[in-house]
Amino acid sequence: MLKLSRMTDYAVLIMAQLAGADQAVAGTGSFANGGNEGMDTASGLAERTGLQQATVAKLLRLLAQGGLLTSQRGAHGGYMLARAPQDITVSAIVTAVEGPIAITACADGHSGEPCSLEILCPMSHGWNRINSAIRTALADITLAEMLPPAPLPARAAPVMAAKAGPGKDAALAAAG
Amino acid sequence: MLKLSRMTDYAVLIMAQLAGADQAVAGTGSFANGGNEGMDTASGLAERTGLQQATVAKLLRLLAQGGLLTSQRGAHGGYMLARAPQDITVSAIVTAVEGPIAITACADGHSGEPCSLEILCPMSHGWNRINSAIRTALADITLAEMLPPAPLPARAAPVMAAKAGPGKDAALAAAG
DNA sequence: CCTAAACAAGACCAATTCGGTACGAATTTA
DNA sequence: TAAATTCGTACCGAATTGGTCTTGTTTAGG
Repeated sequence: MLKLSRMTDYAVLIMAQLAGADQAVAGTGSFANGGNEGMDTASGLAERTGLQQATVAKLLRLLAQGGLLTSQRGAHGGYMLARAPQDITVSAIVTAVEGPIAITACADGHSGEPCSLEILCPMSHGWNRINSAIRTALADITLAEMLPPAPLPARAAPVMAAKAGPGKDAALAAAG
Repeated sequence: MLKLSRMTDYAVLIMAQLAGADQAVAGTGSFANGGNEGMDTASGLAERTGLQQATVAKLLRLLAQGGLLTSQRGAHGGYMLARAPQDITVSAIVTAVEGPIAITACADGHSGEPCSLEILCPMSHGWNRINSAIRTALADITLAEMLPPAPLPARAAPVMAAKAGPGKDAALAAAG
């Protein structure tokens, strides 16, 4: 445990794609939309990451709401990074997708209710120390640092939901 | 999110109780078992923490398997800390209850399977940095540091399942 | 003005995971 | 033998999560 959800993984991947495409714009020059440079559509990103279009769209919206992306509606619309990759922290991405980072329920200032479990409160000052250490760790690394030296593959193995379909769940479960 | 499960919270509380009882042994001298000093039973701990006996028992077994407690079976059996509180890290407790600490699936050396999602692999070196930072944070604080200055209350508010009694039926029966 | 492309928002469903319970077996002491 | 206590596992209900679908809203272009 102590792991963040798969969505966050996807989010970082998508952000990396956005950042990578931004870098590679001079080279490729091929975008889903017309000539809106640096703009990527949900469909295009889904194609390139191998994720489901609807899932990507949901994540993009979340990231835009978190202020990490700017969106342009309408035809020839799309998303682009709101800031340079080195100005986007992993902490910001995690927060945008999963909400505030707090490792325990009873920490970081009980908002409203006294606590879910009062007996745990005596421990809270210890947890708070840990919380801030984790936040620091996540705030200390940026999207730029997450980018691999080589550009991301144009289209990786298709990543579908592990559920539906006649073919059973071969995509995820069969990985091992 | 990014939170650890409630079980881990409970585990730390139980460990603190064990440590606290250990400290207070000279003063009180009252234990559930006969004269087995420093030994606590699951029932006794459940009583003092306000948690359910079965839940406490499960956690104690987990913690013992993780080498944090020593157990003594049979009559007058029980549990006691395997080491001094200042030699037990929060990291060890979390690991015992929740398994290995890794914030993402694709990190910390894929053990066997290549990865759940290959496309995420290019990110793994970044995640590994974050992983180790978090592990450090958790390994850096010990049970002794989690203990509040004042001894824990003998019996806090009863902590039951949040499920509100045996009047519940037929509301969500369709989900079968 | 109408249509197509694209984001916005939220409802909704299915599957997994989690918290908690129950029961039986093994072990130790008296 | 009987009682106390841990050990192990199987199980159930509920909460959370991952993912899909539907219905707007906004913009560009003919």
